[in-house]
Amino acid sequence: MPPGLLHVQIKGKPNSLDIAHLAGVSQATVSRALRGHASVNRATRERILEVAKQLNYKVDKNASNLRTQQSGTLALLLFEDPTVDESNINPFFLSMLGSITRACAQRGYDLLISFQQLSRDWHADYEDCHKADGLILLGYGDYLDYRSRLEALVAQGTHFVRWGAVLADQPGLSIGGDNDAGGLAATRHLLAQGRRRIGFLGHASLHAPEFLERHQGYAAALREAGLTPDPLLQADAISTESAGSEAANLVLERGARCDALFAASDLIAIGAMRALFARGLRVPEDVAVVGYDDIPMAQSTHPALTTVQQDTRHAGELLVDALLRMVQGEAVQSIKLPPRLMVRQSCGAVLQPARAPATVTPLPEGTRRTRRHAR
Amino acid sequence: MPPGLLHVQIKGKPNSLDIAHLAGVSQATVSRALRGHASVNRATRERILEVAKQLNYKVDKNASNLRTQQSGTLALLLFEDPTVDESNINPFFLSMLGSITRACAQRGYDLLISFQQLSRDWHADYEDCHKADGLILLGYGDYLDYRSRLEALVAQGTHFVRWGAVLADQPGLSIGGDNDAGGLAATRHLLAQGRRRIGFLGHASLHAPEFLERHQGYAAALREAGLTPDPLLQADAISTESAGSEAANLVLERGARCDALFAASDLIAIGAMRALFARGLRVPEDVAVVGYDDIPMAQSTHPALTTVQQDTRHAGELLVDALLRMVQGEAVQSIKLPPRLMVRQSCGAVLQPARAPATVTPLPEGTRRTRRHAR
DNA sequence: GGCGAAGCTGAAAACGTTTACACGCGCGCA
DNA sequence: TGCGCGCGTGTAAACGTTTTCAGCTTCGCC
Repeated sequence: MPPGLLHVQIKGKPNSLDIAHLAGVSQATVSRALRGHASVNRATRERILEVAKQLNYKVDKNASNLRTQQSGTLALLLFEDPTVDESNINPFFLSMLGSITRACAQRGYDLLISFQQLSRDWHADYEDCHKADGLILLGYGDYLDYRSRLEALVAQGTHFVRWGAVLADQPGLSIGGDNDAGGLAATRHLLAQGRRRIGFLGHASLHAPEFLERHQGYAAALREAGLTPDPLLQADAISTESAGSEAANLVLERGARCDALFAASDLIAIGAMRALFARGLRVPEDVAVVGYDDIPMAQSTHPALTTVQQDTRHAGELLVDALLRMVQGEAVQSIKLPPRLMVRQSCGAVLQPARAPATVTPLPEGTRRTRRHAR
Repeated sequence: MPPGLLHVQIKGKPNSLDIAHLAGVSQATVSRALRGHASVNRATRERILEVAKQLNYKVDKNASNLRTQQSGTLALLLFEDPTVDESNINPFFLSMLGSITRACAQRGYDLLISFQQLSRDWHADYEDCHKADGLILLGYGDYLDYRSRLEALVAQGTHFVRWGAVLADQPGLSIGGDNDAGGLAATRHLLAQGRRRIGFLGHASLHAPEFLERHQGYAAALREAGLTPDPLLQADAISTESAGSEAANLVLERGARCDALFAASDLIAIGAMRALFARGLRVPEDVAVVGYDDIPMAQSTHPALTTVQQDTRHAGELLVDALLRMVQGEAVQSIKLPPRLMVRQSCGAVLQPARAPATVTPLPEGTRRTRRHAR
């Protein structure tokens, strides 16, 4: 115990009353001083702060949250496809998680995270019991299954934002990439490389709205070029490598000619590339491949994966800001973020040898990228 | 409002008193019923539960935590090297984060996460203000800088566990991989492939204790083989790709012969491989490479990275269990987890073509692995 | 000198739980 | 009849804040 202070024995953790006694003021004044109320006299405030520091006093958040009826905390609910191996989370969502965590920290909020199976009861949990002021929903959402839950949330007045496809009639607020534009850009790019028999790997149904939108962009690009999507070249897949392998195999076994694959996610693309290699096919010479998300691994695959980047950093900040504004009662709009095509090698594009264009990942000069093509 | 119930108008969120009125009992009984006290009559309990459900009543965690003085929450503090690009977290720690989240959920605890710069004041935050019952510390710890903080935590009686090097005189509890054994296994393996001029990339100082331990294992393996570590073949690096590239370049520019590199982490190894490629060197033919951690990307590099796996899933469970036991006042021991060598292609090992041994990542048969070597 | 205003501070009432304690009731048993 | 004992329930006191309201100085100004 600090020696210079009055002889008051503190049992366990000090509370504001202890500080008050030691500083010779009332407990109310301690509270005011600590929260920076302008009304408390400067000398008094400093004395209080000094005592508080000496005793390592910290305001009890439970008490203060209880009183103020807010928690200074947001909750992140990460929904996983129940079929996915538990131990590996989709890297794209991990990246979102990182940026959300940072955005929260910057704004002085704590972040509670929780992995959810899409199954039960989650909608009630965090805000209702005052553990969080608002919810961030993350995951490839099964739109149909989801919908009733979202409606319940809205009806309850729960504050939440959702990462995912931005659909017109969706309950609540969504922020997501412009998947349509992404699919369009990716497919146009493949067409520009001279590919004509372009497959699509990933669910194209309302159960996976972002994949569906990517497929719509894909189909639109084909039509622009006077082509029609060939059902033989499409196969469903959730966002895992193994699903990607299976989907690619399915397409290849159908026997239809195929000179490119647009995968609805990078994991699918990577799985597909594995399957192509296993059949002795070359990427991009025989089949060009483009993915979606630009997960970190996309830079390290061989050949490096051309993909559609989603700016997770920006997205995280937008999600948090939107949610905080909702919590403060402001009206907020859904947002679509523009995607960005990252051209690497898997699409078969000829890259300028001298200086790579801005959208291409910078690599040390003379790296295997050019080497490979020169061979 | 549900029609069958007494006409009591509820303003905002219902509290236990509202439930009590509607169910015709005292508020205390409501509390007891909801927490499952055996003493409350079965019929009463069911009536209460029914009312609570109808009103979508949820216990206020702030109030209940305040009363019980515990939070049902753990806090995860992730320390980052301040020099690292903000947007990318070391994938190894992301994997730990995932397994810790899951372990918490399974045990009914919530998880608060927070990225910290090793800099200031963190030690006081979460448990002191009752937001969490205990802390999990994660990150390549700068031992020297760290130490005083850990001592302060111990002195304060804060409950915490730490992932990292398990050192004899460390304050508090640590759980970590057996880095010594990992370094030994990796280096022995390279020696068994006939490599003799083996470099080490990564800090070998007390500032990075896990790297230091890996280096010790490395040195021990060399000595076993009658060799001595050559200082020309060692270069410092923090755990990033760019640091790995720089370190590899540094070693190569010194001009000493080098036929293998053992990197203290996978990110370093991947960066080193980039640097090797950029100089026209082949992996593993010219320089074999082995990493550490087995991050997901290690399977997708080209050639696939041989590395030392740390079982993050198990580690996460151990961390959480240890922490919860501490919180409950039990005595807990530090633990070292055995590492596991994952042999892939970057080390130059000759893999059985027919059936891969158990420690090798299973890939679809006929994959590029064998293809490549057959070439 | 009186009066209002301004500047600080203290008393006390919430916030919504959990739980020790007391109480009432019905029953078995002496 | 009286006693003791369970069983179920209610009363009330915490838990540690924040904040309204009121009160006490002190001061400036007419």
